[in-house]
Amino acid sequence: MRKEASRATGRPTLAEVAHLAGVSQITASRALRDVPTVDPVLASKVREASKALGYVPNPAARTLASARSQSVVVLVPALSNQLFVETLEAIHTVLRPRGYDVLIGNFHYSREEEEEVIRNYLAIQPCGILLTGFDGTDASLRLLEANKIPCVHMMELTKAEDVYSVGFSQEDAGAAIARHFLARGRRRLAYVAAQLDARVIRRGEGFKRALAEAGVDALELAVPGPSSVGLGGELFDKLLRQHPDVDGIFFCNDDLAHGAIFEAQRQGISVPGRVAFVGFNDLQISAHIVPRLTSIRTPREDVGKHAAHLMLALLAGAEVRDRTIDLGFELVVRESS
Amino acid sequence: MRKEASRATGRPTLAEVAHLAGVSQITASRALRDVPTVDPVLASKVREASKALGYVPNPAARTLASARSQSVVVLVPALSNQLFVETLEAIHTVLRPRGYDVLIGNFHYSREEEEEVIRNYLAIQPCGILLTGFDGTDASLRLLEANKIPCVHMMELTKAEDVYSVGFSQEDAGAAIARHFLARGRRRLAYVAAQLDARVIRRGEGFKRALAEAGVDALELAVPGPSSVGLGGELFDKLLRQHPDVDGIFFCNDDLAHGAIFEAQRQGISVPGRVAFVGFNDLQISAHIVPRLTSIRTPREDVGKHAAHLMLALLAGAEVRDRTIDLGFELVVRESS
DNA sequence: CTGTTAGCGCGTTCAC
DNA sequence: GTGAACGCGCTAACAG
Repeated sequence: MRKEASRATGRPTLAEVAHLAGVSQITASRALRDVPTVDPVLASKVREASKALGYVPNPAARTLASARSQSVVVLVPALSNQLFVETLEAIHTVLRPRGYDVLIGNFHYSREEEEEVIRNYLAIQPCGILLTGFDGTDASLRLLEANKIPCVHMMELTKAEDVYSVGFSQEDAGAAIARHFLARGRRRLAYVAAQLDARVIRRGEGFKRALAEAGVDALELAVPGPSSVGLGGELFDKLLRQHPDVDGIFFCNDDLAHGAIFEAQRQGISVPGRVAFVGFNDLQISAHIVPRLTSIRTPREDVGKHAAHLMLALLAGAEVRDRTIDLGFELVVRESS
Repeated sequence: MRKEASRATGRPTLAEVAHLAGVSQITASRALRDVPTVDPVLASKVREASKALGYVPNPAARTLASARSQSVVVLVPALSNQLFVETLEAIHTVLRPRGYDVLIGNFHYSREEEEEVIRNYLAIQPCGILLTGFDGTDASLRLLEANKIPCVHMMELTKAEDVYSVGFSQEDAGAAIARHFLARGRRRLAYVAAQLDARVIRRGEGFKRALAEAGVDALELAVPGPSSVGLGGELFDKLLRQHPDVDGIFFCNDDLAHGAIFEAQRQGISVPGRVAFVGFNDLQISAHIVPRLTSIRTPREDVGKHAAHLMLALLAGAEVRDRTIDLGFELVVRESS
């Protein structure tokens, strides 16, 4: 009877659901997608039939017919940074249960690679893209616009219209650290940074601006290469040789600060006795290291969660009032400062 | 002319490529998929036409027609553990450029959730699955078998036939640590562990077995919950109260060891003077912490790389001689032991 | 609010 | 070694 079964998936199809429910395929399709213009009675019949058959929609067929997949691409600068992994996981947690596939676009802090990643992922016709920051190439932006793909930017905020963003003010965070140092009576301050992406630069600017407003100059030691614990120690050592009087250092991330703490310990330099340290991101270990590290707790998990929900709203065609979601940050003061 | 363009993607299709190359669609299809039974001359014509048009295959159409997607699912116990992220990244690096989509299946150390994740991902008809470990539920294994999905297991090895695995011997690694302690004259040894998955248990067994062979008993402090830096400090403190004479501790992962190092420092306990520490995985920070942590360097990146290549071979239908790839491990001896 | 028609772009089948 | 025809499972369009 089922002589065609050789090629078929074997799984129940929409046609069978529709047949069982006594409606047409398209009505079944609409009912299962919660299209509002369906008689509630029919809709529930369809849902019952679907359940009875154990129907699972075929995403490939859906994508082919609608020219839009159920995949959301998440563009992150790196996976080596725990930061983005936590955001990614939050996104996953929101999107997967709703039937979306989440695809990682790791662009290794390279905007050219980001553009290439976008171009490649366009083949699967993603239904949405979550981006880190705002500094994609022009070509990237044009690609996304031309393909009418909803975008949500993460980690930073913008005042631009028509742009959806979820994050916090990097500048304000930098400024908060500056004020913290000043309040503690520190005056010989430095910003030590690596992996100089837009956010790292911006938080440094906030730091320096706040200091300048207080009439304090800031030292700066910034290297473009990747950040690491070992590098933190090296940069601290170098800075200390150049400026032995430095009494407060803001490291652009916790990893650098950890390395500096270890280096200080090896050199017998008291933290915060001689020099105070502040990190950024508040990684798990920062609350336990000796001395416990003062840091900015960034809402990376919430960023992912809110960005994902915002994307859901856009995908549903909902009216979004707040295009900008400011999740803030928290200065966690501990022993190191 | 193109009045139907409304629904079409606008992108060039296989039919256009075939037309330009002067062959039938199916020949173009075969040529682009490197099916061997195609005249090399025609094949190159097709490739030229494809390039000329900027043709990009439509994955959804391919999936629908072949009932198999270009997606590989990677099942990991957690993303909070940097370990698996590095493996995942390596897999990504191999598979993405070859046109595969990599989907994360985070099962949060729950085998039931793993089964559910598999069941959910089956809807997209993945062409392959990479698993962490061997202890999936029976139902999981049956699902994968019934759907004829190629599987590669990571992180552990097995002697079972018909099973592909890439990793190293957890037991041998544990045993190596035991021998290291013994060689250093330590005799009052303990295994401290959390997040008791199969691999954590196995490396503990290797540790204890090697000690037993040397006539040494092992203390053990194992808790089922998630691992963390803070927990490492707590467990160390607890163990020390119960057994003040302990002189060597093997922590099932570096995070626990880090926490213990900080706790020891706070209590003024000398490491390795009074008690030696060894961790597992050799995270980046372990080479810098004070004292630098002795640890087992696990080949997690290579595991991902080799697992991905093994999967590629299986997908290509190639003959695979070595179903088991042992990547080994390295005991990195540092100051803490 | 519902149904009919007509594909979406590709790979499988089976002839040649 | 190559091709014609068909169908994968679903949704967009438009009419009713």
